[in-house]
Amino acid sequence: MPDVSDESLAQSWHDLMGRYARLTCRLDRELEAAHGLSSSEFEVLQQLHGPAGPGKLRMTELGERAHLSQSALSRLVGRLERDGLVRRAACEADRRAVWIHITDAGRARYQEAQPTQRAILRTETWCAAVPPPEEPAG
Amino acid sequence: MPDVSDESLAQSWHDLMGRYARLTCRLDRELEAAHGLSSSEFEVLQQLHGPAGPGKLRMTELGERAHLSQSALSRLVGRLERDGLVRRAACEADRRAVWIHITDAGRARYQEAQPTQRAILRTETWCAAVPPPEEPAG
DNA sequence: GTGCATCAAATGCACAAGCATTAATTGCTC
DNA sequence: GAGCAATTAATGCTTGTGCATTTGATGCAC
Repeated sequence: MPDVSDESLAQSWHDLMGRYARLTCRLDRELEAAHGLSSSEFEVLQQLHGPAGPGKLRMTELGERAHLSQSALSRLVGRLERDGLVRRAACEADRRAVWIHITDAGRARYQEAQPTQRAILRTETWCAAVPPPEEPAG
Repeated sequence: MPDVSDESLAQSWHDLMGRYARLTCRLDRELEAAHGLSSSEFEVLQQLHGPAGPGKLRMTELGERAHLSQSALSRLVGRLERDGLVRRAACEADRRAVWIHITDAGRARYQEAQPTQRAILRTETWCAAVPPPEEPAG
């Protein structure tokens, strides 16, 4: 007989799957339609754009920050590079590694897409912390 | 300049992505290795096994409950059927629809896999509600 | 009855992801 | 220095997914 807390945990997980599926689906669809980016690509650009400061990161670090597997990231960066949004550059310190630089076009695309992503996060109910989506003032 | 609450929302979403990625990855790997099921297949069997009572559900209903798209579900059910875990049956009331029945083998597989899944949900930190994973008594 | 919009499910096609492997580089030991 | 395990990233192969389309059934208007 299953533990009660196990069952409520399973329920929480099921709910999380639902929220995640709905949100990712909307993000993928709308970011793709409006800016030609998948949600993963957006996340990668976000990591490069923001906290990194110099706008460059090595593959491994980038993979951890964007929660992507090594092979998924390798191909994703390939696509971003093909589209001119990032650039691969040799790493002098460790020649096995590669620096991924965000390009001007990449920054522009990210800045253009950011409001779209933020708006979806605001208007889709996916997290208890999200305030009621529509609160017509007054 | 971005709204502060937007940024914290983006941070929450990023965290959710991380938790989701880690957990799904572990579930997929361990359920696959131990029971030959992906996490989505497990979820589908769970929906058929549990709340449905009679152990049958129509595709559309099943897709909503398991958070799967129509085409993903169609093929997933195809795989489960090939493996003898579910059975498709004509729906007399609406001949466009299809009943998906869980088979005895399907129930057995689910019951065998459930403890594996529950254990992962318990031991992986993915949600504030999860108690500290390892609490060596005393 | 005919005609037509709607809906359920399956499928062709293109693309993304995971696993396993490979190639190149590094750091460590001797 | 030579030898070797560990690490970084890319890639071949197979599998799963989404989008768009197709097939077949339903319900409604006429």
